[in-house]
Amino acid sequence: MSENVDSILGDQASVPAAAEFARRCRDVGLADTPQRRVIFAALTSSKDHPSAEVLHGRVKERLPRISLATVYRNLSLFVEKGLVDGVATASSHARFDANPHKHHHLICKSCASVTDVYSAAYDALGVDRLESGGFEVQEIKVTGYGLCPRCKTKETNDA
Amino acid sequence: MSENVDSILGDQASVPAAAEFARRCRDVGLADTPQRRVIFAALTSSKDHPSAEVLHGRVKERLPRISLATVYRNLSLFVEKGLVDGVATASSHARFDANPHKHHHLICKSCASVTDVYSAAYDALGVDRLESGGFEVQEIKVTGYGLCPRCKTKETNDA
DNA sequence: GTACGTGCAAAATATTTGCGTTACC
DNA sequence: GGTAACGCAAATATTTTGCACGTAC
Repeated sequence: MSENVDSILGDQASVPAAAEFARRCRDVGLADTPQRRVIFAALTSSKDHPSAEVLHGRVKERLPRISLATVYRNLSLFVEKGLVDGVATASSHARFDANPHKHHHLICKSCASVTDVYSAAYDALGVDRLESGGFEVQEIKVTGYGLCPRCKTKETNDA
Repeated sequence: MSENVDSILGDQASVPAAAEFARRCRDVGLADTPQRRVIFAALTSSKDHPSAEVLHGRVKERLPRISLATVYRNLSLFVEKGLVDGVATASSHARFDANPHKHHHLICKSCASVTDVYSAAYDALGVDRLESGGFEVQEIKVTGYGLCPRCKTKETNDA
C-alpha cells in the first residue's frame, strides 16, 4: 500500500477534497487510509445509491486488491460516524406491520425496534408536495430515527 | 392439514375476523389457507413489528409444521397485495448515500432504484411534530414509494 | 379436476468475523 | 512502537427456489 493516493483518486477527488476527508476522519476518530479515501470518493461521485457490493466493484477499479469485507466494515463505520447516510430499502431484514390505521414509524438506531406513531400533521402531507420529476409517487412514509426510551436510559447510564 | 382452523386461531382471530380475512384474500386473488390465516392473525396481534423469522417462531406455536419459506412467501405476497406493510430497517440490502445536502428519497417499488429529491416543505418538518412518547427523535426522513420513470413506461407497455 | 399452495432441502445471496500481516500516527 | 486497519478465507445469516405432494375452489 505505497501507491500515490492522489493519482489513485484522480480527478474524482481533488487534493482539497482529500484534505477535507482527512480532517473529517480525524474529527470522528478514524484513521485516514487510502481505502477509506477511495471508498468515500467513489460514493461521493456516484449519482445512484450503490449497495456495498456495487461500490466494491467501483472501488476495485482503483484499488484492485481491496476486499469486500473492508468495504462493508467502512460503510458501517461511515454510517455510524455520520459521514454517509444509509438508505434502508425493501426486502432484507424487513419488519412487518398489519396496523390498518394511518401511522408513521420511529426506529431506534441502537436496538432497531420499531414503534408506531400517530401524527395528524404528517398524515396531511400530500404526495403532490414532492417534486418528483417523472417519478410516480404512490405513497409517502415519514420515519423518525433516534433512541427508544430503553436505549436512551442505557446510553445515559453508560456515559 | 385437516385441523380445525377456528380452534387453531383461538381467541386471537375470532370467526368474524377469519371471514373478513377470507374476503380480503378473495379480493386480491389469493387462496384462503390455514397458513395464511395464522400468519396474518399472528401479525395482527403483534404489538411489535416482527421480522419474518420471529413471526415464523410465533406461527409455529399454532402450526408446528409450517416452514420458514411459507412465511417468507406469504409476507411478500401480503406486502405486494397491500394487506400488510413492510418496514425497511437498516443493515441488510442497504444502499448508501454521501450527498451532504438535506434531501429526501424516492424508492421505486419495481426496480428498487433510489432517487434524491429536494423539498423545502419537507425540510421544514420539525422533529417536535412527532408525538414521540419518550422516544428521542434525532432525525426525520421522508420517503416516497412508487414507480420511477423507466418502470412506469415499462408497466404501461406491458399492460 | 386443475391450479395454486405447502414443506423440505438445497441453493443463492448477503454480511460478519478470526487471524496473520501491514500501515497509520 | 503500539494500535488500528487490511486482505483473505471461512463462518453466519438471510432469502429464494425446485420439486413432489396436498388442498382450495
